Amino acid sequence: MRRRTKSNPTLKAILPSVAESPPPFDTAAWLARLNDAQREAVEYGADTLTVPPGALLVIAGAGSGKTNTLAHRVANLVVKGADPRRILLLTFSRRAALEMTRRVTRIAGAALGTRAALAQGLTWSGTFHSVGARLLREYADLIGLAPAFTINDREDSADLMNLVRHELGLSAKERRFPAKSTCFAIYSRVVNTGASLGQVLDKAFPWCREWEADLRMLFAAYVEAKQKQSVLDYDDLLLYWSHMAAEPAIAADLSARFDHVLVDEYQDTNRLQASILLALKPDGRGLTVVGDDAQSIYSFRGATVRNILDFPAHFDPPARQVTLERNYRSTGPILAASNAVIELASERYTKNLWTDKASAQRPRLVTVADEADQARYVVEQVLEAREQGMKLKSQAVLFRAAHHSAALEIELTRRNIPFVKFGGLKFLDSVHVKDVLAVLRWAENPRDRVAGFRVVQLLPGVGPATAARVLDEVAARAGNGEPAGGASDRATNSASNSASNSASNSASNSASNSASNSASNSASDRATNSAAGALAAFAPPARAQEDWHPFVKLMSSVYGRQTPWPAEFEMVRRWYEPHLERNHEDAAIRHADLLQMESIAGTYPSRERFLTELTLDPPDATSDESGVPLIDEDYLILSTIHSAKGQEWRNVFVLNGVDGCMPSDLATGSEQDIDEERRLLYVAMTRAKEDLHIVVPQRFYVHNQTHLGDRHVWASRTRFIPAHLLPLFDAYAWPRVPVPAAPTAAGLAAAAQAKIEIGAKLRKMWD
DNA sequence: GAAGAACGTCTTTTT
DNA sequence: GACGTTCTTC
Repeated sequence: MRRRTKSNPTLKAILPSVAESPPPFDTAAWLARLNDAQREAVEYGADTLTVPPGALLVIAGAGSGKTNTLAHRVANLVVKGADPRRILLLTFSRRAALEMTRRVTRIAGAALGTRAALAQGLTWSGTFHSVGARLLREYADLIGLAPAFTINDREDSADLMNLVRHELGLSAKERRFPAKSTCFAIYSRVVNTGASLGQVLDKAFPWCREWEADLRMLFAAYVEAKQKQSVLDYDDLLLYWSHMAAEPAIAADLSARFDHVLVDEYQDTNRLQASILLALKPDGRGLTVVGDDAQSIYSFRGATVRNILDFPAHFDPPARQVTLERNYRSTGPILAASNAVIELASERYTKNLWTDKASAQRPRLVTVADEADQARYVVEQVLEAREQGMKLKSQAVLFRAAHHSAALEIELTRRNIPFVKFGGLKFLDSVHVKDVLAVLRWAENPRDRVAGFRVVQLLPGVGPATAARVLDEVAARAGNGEPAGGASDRATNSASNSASNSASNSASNSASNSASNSASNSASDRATNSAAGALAAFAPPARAQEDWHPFVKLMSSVYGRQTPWPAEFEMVRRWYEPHLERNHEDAAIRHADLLQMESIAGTYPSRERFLTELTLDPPDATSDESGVPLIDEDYLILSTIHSAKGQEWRNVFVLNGVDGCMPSDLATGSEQDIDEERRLLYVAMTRAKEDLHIVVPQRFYVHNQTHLGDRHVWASRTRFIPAHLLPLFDAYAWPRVPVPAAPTAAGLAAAAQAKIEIGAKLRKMWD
């Protein structure tokens, strides 16, 4: 698996397109292209810019031009004189943020006739997490956080949880303690929902109920460990932000820097995110949220649809509400079927999507024998559509879980059809990538124990016990000569923070400072120097003797920033190469990955930015091994339904429309769970513009579900399309059984003749 | 104390 | 199939 380069093509795309002289634009004309509801959402309060208007909620149905409307609203604000640097635009993913920036730039640029300044201006656009990370670095000193903190992704967080778990002796219980990832999932859910541990266990993790006391202890120690190590996990980015925003001294400053706050995909935000917004804009002035309750599919991450439903009532007067109901995406029959599916939800919020796109083609409900036939059906249909001029890129295959596309991927590779897959396992999860990143993370933050633990054990002859000793030494020195203990460490923390206070404070006032933080931080320099010293002084075990010196040399160099970025990456990679070859059979393939990562590293201005952005926005696409598709190449889209959010294609295939997959049999616990699965199918269906195929394999392969091992199960059509909805679909079986033609006498004679001729030819070969 | 073999357990979706 | 734990050997 290889990843596609993400060297911000979107950013490059903005500049050339704006460089061409835009047609003269007249404001009335570009607003005239919107429908009434859209225009209302765009223009609401635009005349009272000096005093931002009260809160606005836009309920935007699937395909109702939501992104376009939001982009127009932002553009309109700018056109009317709002300062783009004082607009905060929160989106669900990095991809969405780039798209939004691109559109705003184009729309406002066309309206104003100038745009270079604009593209630079909309600087505060990104995900909650990335904006949070930026703000936290700026305010780090004020809230007792080391500005050079590193960010743990999900796996790093689970690893840290694991280290703590072992230290507390929880792994040695006579009954099996929950796995590290489960522990972390529980912790994360508590943080994101604001519920108590007991409630979360009851509701989502009933089988871990007996461990409540131990889990509480574990989480306390986990938090302590993170603080000691200056490490933040994803949830901390929101949690610190939220606490920061609640702190009166900072809150005023924080909310005063943004005149307008706009949030996309509001139905997928959680309690914590809502609290941040309310702290930023307590009276709702300047606040706009956009979303669709029917597309809420992230409750497993703590998202709650109550956020959007209760939004208007938070304010006095209540938020203005605008509903976009006209669908511009799908044909009538696709929309009719989608509406019918979502209408069966037990809790339903009224919204009537309509379209005037007529079509004779109903969505197809295709029954196939098994997953192999499912793959063949998709390939056949995809190729047929392409024959008729539909690019592969305009077609997508969607599925509930990443592994559902396995059979299809094999078939596509066999038939040489290029594809790119979104969602599922990430490039960053592979060991060799994590190894190299761990070196860099440890260099950035020597207290990061998870990173260090991983790095030291790369040396042959060093295992967990030696690694722990090394890290204790490093921690002792980096923590100013004291063994890292909770209270004393917090003290040194705040001491070192006040030392660098003035530097970072002035930095936070200038807009373009993000790279300077860690480099200019004398406290962290001191920490890294002593870490290097600790490594040099350490007496390694005999078996590691030979590799120790090169290792110390490398770490001193990266700690001391002796090699500028991105050359430093190359140095680390070269050091890593022998270890890669020693540990992996397929070193060559993995090596290519590292080279590719090296070229990506070069597109970031600093190590800190590289690490932060890679963690917060991991490359999300993997493609089939050989061809890394170039921007202008054609390829089929494979995507989890979750990753397909906000996108659309002309031709859409939904795999495994069977009970057990949709709904996933892991998610049938409660009525709410089932409704969320229903919304998932709704999201998948409403991605289609012209043609929609829901494929239903009758036999379904299940991996190790029970102790009985792998087996086939007989599946039935998803419960979300009950019999009475069938008339909305074009239901048939594939392959269509051909009526066998009766063999004719002449045909049989010809066949007999052929047999004879072949036999004769074979004999002749040896004449 | 490191490293490898053998065995048992669990397996969604993602910032 | 990945991961964690335990057992065995060096």
